[in-house]
Amino acid sequence: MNKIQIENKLSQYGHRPTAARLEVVEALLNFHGHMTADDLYEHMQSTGSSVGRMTVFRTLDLLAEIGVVRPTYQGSGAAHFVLLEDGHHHHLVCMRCAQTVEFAECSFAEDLSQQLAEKHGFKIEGHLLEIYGVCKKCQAG
Amino acid sequence: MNKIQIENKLSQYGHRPTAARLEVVEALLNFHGHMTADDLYEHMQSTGSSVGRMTVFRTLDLLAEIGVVRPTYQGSGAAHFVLLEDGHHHHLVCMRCAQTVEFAECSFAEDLSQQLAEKHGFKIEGHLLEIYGVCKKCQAG
DNA sequence: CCTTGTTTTGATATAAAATATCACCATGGC
DNA sequence: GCCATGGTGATATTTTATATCAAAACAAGG
Repeated sequence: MNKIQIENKLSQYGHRPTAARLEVVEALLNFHGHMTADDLYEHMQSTGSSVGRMTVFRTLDLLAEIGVVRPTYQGSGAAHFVLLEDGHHHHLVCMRCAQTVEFAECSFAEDLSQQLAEKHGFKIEGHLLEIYGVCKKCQAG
Repeated sequence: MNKIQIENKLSQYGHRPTAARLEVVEALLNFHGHMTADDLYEHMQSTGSSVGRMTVFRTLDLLAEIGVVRPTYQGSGAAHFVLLEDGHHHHLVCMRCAQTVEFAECSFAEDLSQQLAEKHGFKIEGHLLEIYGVCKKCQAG
């Protein structure tokens, strides 16, 4: 998902694609990984952006609401945001050191997704699959 | 997963199944849902438990480390813990109001799980599948 | 182009949640 | 019983998230 697509999605949901929001989106796409709101804010500061901390938080909330990112918990007390590239995301998480490996393989049957959607009256937009385990390093230690 | 099994798992990983920890486990199993550490602490207080707040936090962290629970983000700033009944858990989350519906159906192929495990050197212990969408109520509003 | 009403922004203040610290208690091995 | 280690819980501190609000930006209508 690129900047333009996200911009369109914002409009589509009745939110203005303002300069500040697009700066956040841009930084998010550049960062391309898991980050907290403050990580992103500090990164933006370091690149000379004047977007405020609140706006970063609010924009991430907004993006979560329209399904572009999803907050997850990754060890620390702060929410980490992951980009749902095509509506979904999958990763392996080490239960010890919180190291995270992303993978693209998606074994998730869309059939079931739709089935569940109807059963519970939900309009499905995406999913996140987290697999837990212990990484090689922590198995050794 | 019952109290005894969790108790064994604690021992197995070199942690003592102390009275305080077992009280937390008991409360967790009674609560049977999604809750924050403070929710659980307050619930325990209301039932006359004298276990401290720190112990509740630490025990939940410990249980997360051994794969009994998993913290997730559910709208508020606090981590919500879900019980991984048999190592896994699945739920539908509304992107608007954060309402959560659990479901048992598991379409996740264990084959892929093992395949990924080998590829990345992980020892797999479980997974969490979150499906995002908009609930009936929020679609209407 | 100028109002007018609405949305957005960002500084500051506040609240909430997580973590660090530390003295004390409990337990298991010797 | 004594020591080493692990666990507990009160308090203090830090980190993260949210609320507030005046100012700014913007869209729509005249």
